[in-house]
Amino acid sequence: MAVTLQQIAEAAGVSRGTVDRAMNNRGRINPEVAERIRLIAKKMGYQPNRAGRALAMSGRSLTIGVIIQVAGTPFMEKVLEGILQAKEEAERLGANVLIRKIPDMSAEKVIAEIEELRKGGCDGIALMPVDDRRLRETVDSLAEEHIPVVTFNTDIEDSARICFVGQDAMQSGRAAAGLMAEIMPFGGKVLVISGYLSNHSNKSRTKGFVEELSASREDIDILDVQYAFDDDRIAGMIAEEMVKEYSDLGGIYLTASGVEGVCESLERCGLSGKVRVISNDLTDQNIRFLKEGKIRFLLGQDAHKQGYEPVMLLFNKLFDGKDPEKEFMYTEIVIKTKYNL
Amino acid sequence: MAVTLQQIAEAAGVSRGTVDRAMNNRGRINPEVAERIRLIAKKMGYQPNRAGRALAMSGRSLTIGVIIQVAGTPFMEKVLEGILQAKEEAERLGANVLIRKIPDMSAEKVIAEIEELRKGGCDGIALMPVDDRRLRETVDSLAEEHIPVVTFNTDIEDSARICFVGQDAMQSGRAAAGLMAEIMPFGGKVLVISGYLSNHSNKSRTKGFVEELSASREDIDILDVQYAFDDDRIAGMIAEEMVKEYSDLGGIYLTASGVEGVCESLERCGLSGKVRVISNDLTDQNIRFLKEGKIRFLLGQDAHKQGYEPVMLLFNKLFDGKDPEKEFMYTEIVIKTKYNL
DNA sequence: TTGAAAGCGCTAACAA
DNA sequence: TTGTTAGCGCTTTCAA
Repeated sequence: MAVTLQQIAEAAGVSRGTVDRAMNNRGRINPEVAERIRLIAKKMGYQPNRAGRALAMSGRSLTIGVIIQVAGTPFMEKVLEGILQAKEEAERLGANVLIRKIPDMSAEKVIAEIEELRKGGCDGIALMPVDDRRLRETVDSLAEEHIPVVTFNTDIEDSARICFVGQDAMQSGRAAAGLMAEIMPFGGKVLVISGYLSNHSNKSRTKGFVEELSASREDIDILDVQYAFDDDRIAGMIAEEMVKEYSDLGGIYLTASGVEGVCESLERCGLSGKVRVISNDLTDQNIRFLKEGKIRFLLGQDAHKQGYEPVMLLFNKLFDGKDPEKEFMYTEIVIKTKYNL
Repeated sequence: MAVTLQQIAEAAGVSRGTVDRAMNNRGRINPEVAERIRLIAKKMGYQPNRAGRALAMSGRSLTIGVIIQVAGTPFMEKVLEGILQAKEEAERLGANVLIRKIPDMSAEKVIAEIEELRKGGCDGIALMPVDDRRLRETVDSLAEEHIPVVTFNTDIEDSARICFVGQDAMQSGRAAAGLMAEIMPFGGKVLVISGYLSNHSNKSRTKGFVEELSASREDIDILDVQYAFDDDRIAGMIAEEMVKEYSDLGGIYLTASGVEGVCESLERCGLSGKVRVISNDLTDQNIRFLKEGKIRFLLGQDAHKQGYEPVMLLFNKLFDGKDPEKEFMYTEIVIKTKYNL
């Protein structure tokens, strides 16, 4: 049986309440006594009993807010599942988890939600942000009020959030390059289609891909990086132009959306399955293309973890006072073929 | 706030004790009353409070035994980490988790450990078994005593274990075939080196690989499946023989151990990195070879999950009465290149 | 077949 | 500054 507050109280010749004050730095206690009690507790190997604490604190409102985009993509569904699992676990231990779904992640909307939560007496916030100066300032102001913030999927760099849970985008690009290098014949040409130049994650993936592929396969010619603004039509046009221009185009890497447009163009040109397509994100559509052989490899993220961990990190911080181990919690880079979906 | 037993009791006009008896099928209750109470509870959306239950049950000894091989491989280390995480979670809720490490998994040793645990009043057992008739009988006898058993990593087929947590070996073989198909040139020759013919997992991987590769790449010639008995020397000899015999040998798939022998042979023949090697298991050595480009792809298992889930499945069964959702809990087939280790 | 009550480890309000 | 006590939701024993 584990050591209890009562046992420590007896060993120290004081009351439970005093031990509680010592162990939780609640003040109203003689510092020397507190020190002595903590020493005894340590010697006895005291570990607070979660069930007891949870029970005693139930009714009190340790509230964690989560701001998330509703978009019904399978990725977001999985993120949501992770959030819900964490919510269940945390609520079983007496916490409250409020999930605020908003239709789009404009900085204004997110900030508005944050203010709502702050007014509602929220103790910690997890959010999937956009990189925006005002948002950064809001997060910093939360930190000043000792409301911890965890970002997930997308980070707000150099903000006071206590942790970011998401993918190492640069490494994801490198991994894609490694796969492309495996399947490209000698001297082939490769096209990169990105989303937005301004998007940090797109940029990192592109950089990782280009750097790694140039380094590992000098024989391969990487054509210009094109931007399709997550638009299938534009992506399709780019692909079509390029295959016409370069009849020996052998591979296309997409850092973001636009896969459908690309696949349709290739189909039209009779090159479907011939030009090697590697893409990101485990969307339903991408998975379908993967199954059909139109995409060779799909790089994914651990969506569940991106939902689960932020809530749990906040819970551990608020409930047990435990800080996250690192500022960045990178989720695994998942490689999918049609065989391990 | 969540619904409590007390609230249900009030709603039903009975006492807490009666509600408890109804909800947990403890008997000593009028069946009709019980039914009525359960209905009310369901309507009110009752969810038992874990903290309360844990607290009330603390002191009682819900004990879970885990039998595991000590072998200090990184895989087993991760399995152990998973076990330890589950142990911590379960013990926070008042359970006891006993981990019995044994140096080898001979059926006798495992059975002896099981008997020890059984005598010690263990309430559930997780083990990583060998497929053995006597062991199967032991597991079945445990089931008769209502001691649930979960197998992990390796299964005891057709035994009374309530769940198996591990890999779908056949699918793992198929996934390897898919990768081989991606990187093999037209008309190449592929060699399969397996471990033991009698090993179920080796057999399934081989079957999955051969079936899938023959189906998807009719141009590829799959040479005989050779058995190396997890011996590097034998595996090396096989590889050497084969590259001498077939100068156009393009790929080798290893279902089990022997990678080092194969890589050395290829090195000697000046074919290192040229003959495409795909192998299983994320051992330190394999990872090194992967980094060095001697292995193209490594197929892995979710080791952490294989340790974590068995304990949690038993805990949920014993603590909440919740049975595992399925008889087989397949862990993900992980594809690793040097970029996503 | 049912109700009443003690107690699990902890927190927090109140009393001293 | 310290002690005492009620109570969180549940299980379990004893009494009715």
